[in-house]
Amino acid sequence: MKDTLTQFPASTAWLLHVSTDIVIFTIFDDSLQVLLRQRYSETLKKSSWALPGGYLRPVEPLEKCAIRTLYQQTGIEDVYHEQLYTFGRPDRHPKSRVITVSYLALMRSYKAGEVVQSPNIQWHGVARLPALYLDHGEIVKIAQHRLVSKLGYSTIAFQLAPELFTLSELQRIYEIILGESLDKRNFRKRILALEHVEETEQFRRNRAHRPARLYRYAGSNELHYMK
Amino acid sequence: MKDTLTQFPASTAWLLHVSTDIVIFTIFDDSLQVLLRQRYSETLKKSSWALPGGYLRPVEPLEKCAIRTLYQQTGIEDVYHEQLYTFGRPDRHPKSRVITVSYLALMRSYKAGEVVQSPNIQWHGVARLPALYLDHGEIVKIAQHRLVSKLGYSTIAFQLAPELFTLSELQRIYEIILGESLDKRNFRKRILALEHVEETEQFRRNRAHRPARLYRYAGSNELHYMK
DNA sequence: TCAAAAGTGTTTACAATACACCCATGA
DNA sequence: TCATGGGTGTATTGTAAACACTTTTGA
Repeated sequence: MKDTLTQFPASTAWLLHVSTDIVIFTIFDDSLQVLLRQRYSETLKKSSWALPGGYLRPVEPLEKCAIRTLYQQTGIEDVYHEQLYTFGRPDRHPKSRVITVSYLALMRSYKAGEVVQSPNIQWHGVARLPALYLDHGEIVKIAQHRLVSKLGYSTIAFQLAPELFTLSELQRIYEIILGESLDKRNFRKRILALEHVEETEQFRRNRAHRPARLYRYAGSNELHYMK
Repeated sequence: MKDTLTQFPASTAWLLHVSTDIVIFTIFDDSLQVLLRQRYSETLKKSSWALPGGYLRPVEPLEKCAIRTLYQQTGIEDVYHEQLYTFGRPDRHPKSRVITVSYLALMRSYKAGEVVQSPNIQWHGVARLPALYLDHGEIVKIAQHRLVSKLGYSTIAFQLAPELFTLSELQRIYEIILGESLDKRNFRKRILALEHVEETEQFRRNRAHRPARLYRYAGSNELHYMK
């Protein structure tokens, strides 16, 4: 029963890397999209698609690292995010030991177009992703699972909607994430029963049909939980 | 937009420690208990109570590290556990950078007595904990919060019960964790409606009252989720 | 026979679901 | 005037909550 925390034995100073990886989702083209960057691995001698992310700096909170690397690599800032899970299998990286703390982030759909896409930075529909770098495919799956769960008991979906949105647009967000269609009347009832959902006097006029009323979510960027 | 993941720059090889800490709960004395160890900190020049845990070895999965350090420090093995959250504030340790991956574990009540307690290893009621080492108090709070949530939608409580238990004993587990009393009839209805809960033909005879039927949870050590 | 916990059903309230038609608009 | 999505209400079902008395035992 050795007390290992009271010392910093030499055995703990081996080369160890801590990184963050961020799974950032948005919705367009009627599907859930994740932002990936293409990178060339010297070790694997090939390019592959990976999550935005990078190494933790000596004096930097984990969360800051996730946000910083996302910004550096994609220009994205000010998005909702939360810690997801930490991956640390010794063999997850072929060359050295890399522990990665993953984050889930959501980008409002209308901003997704502002992301400067290039051959190396692209949105990908989660339904058919290429093989991803290391265990990044697994990380995306876990993020997607978290998102689906949280739809059921929190206001996380509002983080994907613009400031003003119609209820049909919001419903579409739910349907795409859940992969099933929802009843329009029941959906509206449920959403309008939520706190922080405010009706506005503005309407969206889309083509040839009745204009849709715009709503606002006034719950700031924090999640709220039901019940 | 620098691709930091393709290299291992020298800046990432600074002295960095990764540890695991494990919040292991059990129930006795009508309250939720957490196992703590007392340790003397050279830096702080004082002893304080801390969670079981220690440094990650070069080739060791995170989960193994949590289990190993728990075993080394307390002799406990074979308990339910899950990853909780990763803490990495740069200032959380006064001397060096320590990222800790925390775990939540549960020990069946009847085994809690088998833990060899000493002046340095003791169960503490969560209701009145001493000041804990670093941010361990915060970790315990988050673990407790996770446990309370999971009571509502999973079979996690069975991990605290013995192989054979009465419904009153199980109810008491729920009540202690939730901090509120539950209706006996509704509780029994809810539990008996669960899959994997099996009635046995055995009874527990306790003092002067009707013997209580014993039940078994046949869902192995995995959690099951409701709905 | 008494104290103490085990065991047992029904009613009520609320939430989730199913379901179909009229409205306002631009082309 | 027609095609298109916007907007609305009620009945039904299922689930959660409230609630009190009888049973069995050991002392």
